[in-house]
Amino acid sequence: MKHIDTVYPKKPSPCNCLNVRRASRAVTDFYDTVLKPSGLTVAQLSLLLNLKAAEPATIGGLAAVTRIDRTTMNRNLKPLADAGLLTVSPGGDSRTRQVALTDAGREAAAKGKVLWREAQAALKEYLGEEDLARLTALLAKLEALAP
Amino acid sequence: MKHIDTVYPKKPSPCNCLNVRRASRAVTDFYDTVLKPSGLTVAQLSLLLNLKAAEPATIGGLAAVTRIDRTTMNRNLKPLADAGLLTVSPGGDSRTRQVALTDAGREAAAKGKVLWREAQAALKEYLGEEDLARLTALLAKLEALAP
DNA sequence: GCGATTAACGTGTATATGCACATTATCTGC
DNA sequence: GCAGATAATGTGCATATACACGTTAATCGC
Repeated sequence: MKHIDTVYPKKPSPCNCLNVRRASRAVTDFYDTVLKPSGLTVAQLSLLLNLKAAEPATIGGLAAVTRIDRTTMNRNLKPLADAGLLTVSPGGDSRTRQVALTDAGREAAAKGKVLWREAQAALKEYLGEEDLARLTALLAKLEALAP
Repeated sequence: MKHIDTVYPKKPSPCNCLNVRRASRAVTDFYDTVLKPSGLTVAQLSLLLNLKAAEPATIGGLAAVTRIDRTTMNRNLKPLADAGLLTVSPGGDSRTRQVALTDAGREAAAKGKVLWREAQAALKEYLGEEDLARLTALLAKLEALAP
């Protein structure tokens, strides 16, 4: 039997949603591959960098700046805490938790950022500056679809 | 304390990857909301419709046409099989499995498609035909990033 | 036709995502 | 200052995603 790609050739999907989802997977894969040596996924690096900028932050606060669901953020913190890159401790307000980077976390974020810049540059080269700007504008508009 | 959105106002992310990921979540959420009455997510509806077009298909074949990882497809079939919308049975080749729609699956897909058309139309209206075409082209190029 | 290769699939593990519901603590109006 | 509203978090459940590894069966080279 021939290779499966020759039997099922790629063709554009009529569904705009699937197109965005597939692009998201592809771009995520691309960034994750570039970031691989850092041991971080692009989602994790983003979390660390956002934390660095917002530190010390609450879980809800981090969720808000990253625009990720609060409960998702809650769980996404776990592997990073387990890896010793951040700490989650009781906040001043007894309802809140304080999330803070560790030294290891700061270091990992710095190393990741170097690789991230490579990925950014590669994507810019790939799309061209103009198309990248158009894409960014369109994505922003799409994001506004969500309430 | 003020509402959290006033403390952490939205601002564009410098990371192209995150922008795509967020847009993906937003558009998925939008489609899923429209599809809600059908009881299907956009990913599930897509699976059913692709299956309808490719029936009878193997798991790998379905994965290829939908451009989803084979093992992901394997697991995504489970809830739909549990809901009685499709069946997974041994294929002619003893290595393969045959995936087929049930009558309930065909019906669910048809109902879902009506709602899906609404979502498609709404998005087209929201972005405008021209921008939608631009977006589609850009997303296709992004998807080509993945090997 | 036999051994090596390849194809198709399943599963363990891990991350990511978000809804519904519950808990606890602060705050607000009176 | 107490009752009700609100805020911040945690958890159960379900889906989606994919890598690494293992299994089984067909295929290919000779």
